[in-house]
Amino acid sequence: MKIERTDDSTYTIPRQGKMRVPGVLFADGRLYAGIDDGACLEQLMNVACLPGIVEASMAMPDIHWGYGFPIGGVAAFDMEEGIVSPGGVGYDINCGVRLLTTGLEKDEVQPRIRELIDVLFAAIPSGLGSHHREFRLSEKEMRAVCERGASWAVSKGYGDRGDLAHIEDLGCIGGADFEAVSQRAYERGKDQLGTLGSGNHFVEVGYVDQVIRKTQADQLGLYPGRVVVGIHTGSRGFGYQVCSESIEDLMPATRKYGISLPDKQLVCAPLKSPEGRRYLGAMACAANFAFANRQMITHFLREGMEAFFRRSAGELGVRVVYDVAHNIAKIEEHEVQGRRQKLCVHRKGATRALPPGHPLVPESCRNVGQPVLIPGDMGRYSYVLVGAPGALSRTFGSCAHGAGRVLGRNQALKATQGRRIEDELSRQGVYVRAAGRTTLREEFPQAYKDVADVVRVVEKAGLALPIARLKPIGVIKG
DNA sequence: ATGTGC
Repeated sequence: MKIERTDDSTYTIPRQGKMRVPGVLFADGRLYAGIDDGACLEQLMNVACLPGIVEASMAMPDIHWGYGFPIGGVAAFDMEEGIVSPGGVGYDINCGVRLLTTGLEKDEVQPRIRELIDVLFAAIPSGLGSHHREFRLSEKEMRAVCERGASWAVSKGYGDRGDLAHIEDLGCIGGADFEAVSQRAYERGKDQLGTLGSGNHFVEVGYVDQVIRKTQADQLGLYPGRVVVGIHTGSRGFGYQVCSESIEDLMPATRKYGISLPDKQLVCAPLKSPEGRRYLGAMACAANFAFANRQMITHFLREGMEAFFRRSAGELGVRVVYDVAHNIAKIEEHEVQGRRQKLCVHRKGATRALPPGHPLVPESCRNVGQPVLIPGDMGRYSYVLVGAPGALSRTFGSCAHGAGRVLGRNQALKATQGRRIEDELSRQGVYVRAAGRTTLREEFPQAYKDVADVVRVVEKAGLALPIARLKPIGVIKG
């Protein structure tokens, strides 16, 4: 494989073999050296072979191996000639991150963090197969969740109207087709709305540890020492079911439309085909379910905090900074070689990033740019950035989404045999509660890259601008 | 990621 260093934040894999476009990897020397497994770069090249791909197959600095497409991948396809692929979105459709600010200071929360986390752990169902005992969606309600997303939750009293303006696409993407959702997916999802799930999903209570750009941080409500809450989850078993059924559904389509694939996991269908439309319609349902899920969790969090601190909602001031998807395919318009073009942008482990002034950035922060949320690992820190003009000109308005794994789950389990991660984290000032027995070992901090390295690259590449660094004090894991 | 696996 040929790969060239283009500049201080970019590597290029020139067209070779069946590649229709080059591969572009955003990384500097240090990060590139950390990619010891070439398999994810091969996946990057495989994506470049798909019909209708525009400009390049791209990967963010947090790239690692995924199903078919690499995680950290961005690929845009022409609406006429292009395809849509479930592997380009991932199993957890609209997995994403929401960040909340509060009116609380670190000093008043830290001494009581254990009790607070225990209260929140009881309020938010967590872990593999987590569900609600009583709350259950009828089929009619499930349809409404799929078609309306976060606004369904708000209309039922879960949260405030004002939350919606601070969610990507106002918490609802278009094109939802409930007829494309199976009975089995409904059955699996009906009691899972407002649950966390497992693996790398979390609710994290932390504080603003470092302000990097004060004007923008002030405008986002990120003041030094201010308590914040991060929520990372997606569409649970519902999205998983939609994805796995769609892969089955699209298998024959690949051959039917004469698409040759370098890897079976890249199963796809033309965007114009009935099969492609069906996937997009079902995917939108799962994406909207995930927006509603994060909205419900926000509500449970507010309720739990109000009871715990014995303060009113107004006094606590829990506000949504932003909610961004990082596993999704969306129809967007972008400028390609000087011309506006409608594209299907796949972001798999990549967030949207829009620069200051863009009409889709919420009015309250339009002059600073769309908040880009990049969580790190449980022990170190996370970053809040805002989109920069380079994202629109280079990556179809996309940026990195996290630290990226350096150890797979099994490797992490081996590396931590006999260790008590909760005790290690507690000594570092982070109180953790987890539902699963092995989750903390799978997710221990050193299983991930240092997210500061990822942030350095996206800043150098002009994709986003760091605004603040957040540190955790209490974490709920699944 | 996932009621984890043909």
